[in-house]
Amino acid sequence: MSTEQSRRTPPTLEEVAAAAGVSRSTVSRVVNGSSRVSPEVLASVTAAIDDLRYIPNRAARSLANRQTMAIALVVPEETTRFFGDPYFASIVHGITRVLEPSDYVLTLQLASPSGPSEKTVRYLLGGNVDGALVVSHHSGDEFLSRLSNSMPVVFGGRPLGNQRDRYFVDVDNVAAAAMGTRYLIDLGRTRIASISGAPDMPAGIDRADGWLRSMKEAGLATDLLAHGDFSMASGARCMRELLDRAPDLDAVFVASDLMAAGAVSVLRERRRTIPADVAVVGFDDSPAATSGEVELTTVHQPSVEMGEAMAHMLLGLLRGEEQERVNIMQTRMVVRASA
Amino acid sequence: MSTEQSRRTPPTLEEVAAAAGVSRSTVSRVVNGSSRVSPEVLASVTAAIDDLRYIPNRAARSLANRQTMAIALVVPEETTRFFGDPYFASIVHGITRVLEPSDYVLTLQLASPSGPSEKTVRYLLGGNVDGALVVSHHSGDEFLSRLSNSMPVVFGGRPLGNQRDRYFVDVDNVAAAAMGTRYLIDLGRTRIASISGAPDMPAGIDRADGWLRSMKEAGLATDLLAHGDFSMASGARCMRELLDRAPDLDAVFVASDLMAAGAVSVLRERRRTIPADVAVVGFDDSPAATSGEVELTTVHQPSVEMGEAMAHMLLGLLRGEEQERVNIMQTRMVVRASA
DNA sequence: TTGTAGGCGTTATCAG
DNA sequence: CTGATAACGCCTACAA
Repeated sequence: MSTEQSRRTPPTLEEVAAAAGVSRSTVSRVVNGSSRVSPEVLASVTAAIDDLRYIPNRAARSLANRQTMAIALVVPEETTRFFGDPYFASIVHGITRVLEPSDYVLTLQLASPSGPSEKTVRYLLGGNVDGALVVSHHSGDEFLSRLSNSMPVVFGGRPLGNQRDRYFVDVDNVAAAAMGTRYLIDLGRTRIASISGAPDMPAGIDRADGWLRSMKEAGLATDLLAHGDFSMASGARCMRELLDRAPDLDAVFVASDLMAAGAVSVLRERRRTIPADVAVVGFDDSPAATSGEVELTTVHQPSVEMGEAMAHMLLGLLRGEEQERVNIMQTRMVVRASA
Repeated sequence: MSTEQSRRTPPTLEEVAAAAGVSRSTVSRVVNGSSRVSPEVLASVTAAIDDLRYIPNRAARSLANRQTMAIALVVPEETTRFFGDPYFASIVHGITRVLEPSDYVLTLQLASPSGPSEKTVRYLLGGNVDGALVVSHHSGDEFLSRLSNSMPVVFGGRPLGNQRDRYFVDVDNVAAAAMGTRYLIDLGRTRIASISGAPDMPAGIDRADGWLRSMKEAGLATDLLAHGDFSMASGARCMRELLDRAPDLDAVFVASDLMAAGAVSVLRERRRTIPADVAVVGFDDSPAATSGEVELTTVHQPSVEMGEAMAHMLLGLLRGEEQERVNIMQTRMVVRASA
């Protein structure tokens, strides 16, 4: 028996037409579900299609009607971070959930935080996708902002820079972080530190601002701020730094659950009991909040729903419908064991 | 100022040709780097290309030369598992690393373990990709196996079912698991349990076999086997079950680090010290091995390199080169704190 | 070295 | 309701 694999060229519209004894146009109508076709013709064409296992060629279709039926998922992050943070998993989950029943497919574009590669740019601009979903956005890549000039784009999280004409779904990070911090204040804590996220991302900046706001309102010292980058390792590093600087701290507001997990392990390593000695509040309410050593009290943001909202927004745009440019979703405290 | 975004149709070969005062063929030659073109013409064409910001239309190109320059990454897993297990992150990391400098783009197809959706099938068979990379494979989806009849396909992990003509990269899971188990035996442990992976996946089956083999060779009882599914939750569940059944167990070989992390948290919850009371050996040596409560001693498999190997194999196939059908990579013990 | 012409598989516009 | 007949943007013999 031969190990060669026979690969025949797939059947075309033309062949189906011949088999069914009609014209290409008619087959095309059937394939695209046009109502204007007689029952018997429809039957014979359908039979021919099944028979030949005909599947329309996308390239040809795209060329003819200028639609690719593909959506780009642009991720301006290193692979490790993208896969390492459950927050992204939730977003993507939401996106795929709404795209699944649609006719669109998702293509993955892993870019780097500093900006997409030449190849990615060409891909995005080369008419390969009808629209794009950008999850996470760092300052410094103007390209993604300009991308909106070429096709509908929806951002996950407020994009940096010029925001008019930008579509995005987000939460009110300042208010949410202020809420998380206030929770600690209401607990009676007074030496409250914070570990912030990447300083080149809106979520990083805004959550730090929220902490600052609540601290000031309560008349508490705002010296204990350490800058992380949303990774677990950075959470651990910042916690060490803060503990060294202020052994007396009694609480910490952390801008992501993943960083909080890192912080928690350092706290335990340093023999602080949680929450008695140090109370910890995280952010996201991602799986990372409940899979660590201590169940995290955290600020919940509806990540899956945010992914769904992004996809819905883009689908609407693709249908040519008017859309609200901004969708700010609700957050809430989820109280568990860490505070 | 209008909020409408002006989207002009992108320039075509034709327009570039007009701008440069040559024919379409000549521009095509320049774009595709043909040597047969005079320096001055090349210069003017290049100028026109830059000038108009010309980017070739992929659909048209695909239609003309029957190549899409796209590769499908097929993931027969639920989104949560795909994103939840760092093992996949490493594989994808390796894949993207070698595809990055190539001309191919990656499209993501999240299927379900029981088989891809109608849409995914049509996508894969509709001439949208030149080849496919399948990471993880469950029994029950014959489609993926048949996919090899339509295009080059490389599997991550030995595919189930008929394997001739199948290309894949893997490790020797039986031998690797036997090694991990033997390590525990050599430590002097005698009541060694095992938590296996999904029973419908080769990796799940083979690693259980490896444990069995070493146990039998050592003349130890093989009654302590619990069936997990590679998730952390299942690791915890199995550990509880095993502990209930055999409170005297003194070691456990777990088929993945993520499950081992789940097992570890249960062991600590039950006041077993690790490794004194119970030694734990994991599998993968993924980030999950070092990000938990206890640094895991584990069987290392070169996940990133496996991803790279998969991509290289597929690229070779796409170039029409002969390839070894099977690439079995090396594993080794990595000793840390858990055993 | 360069241009001409035909074709890739579909859709869309018109007649009939 | 159905069938020609042009596009769609690019590649590739083939001819000049």
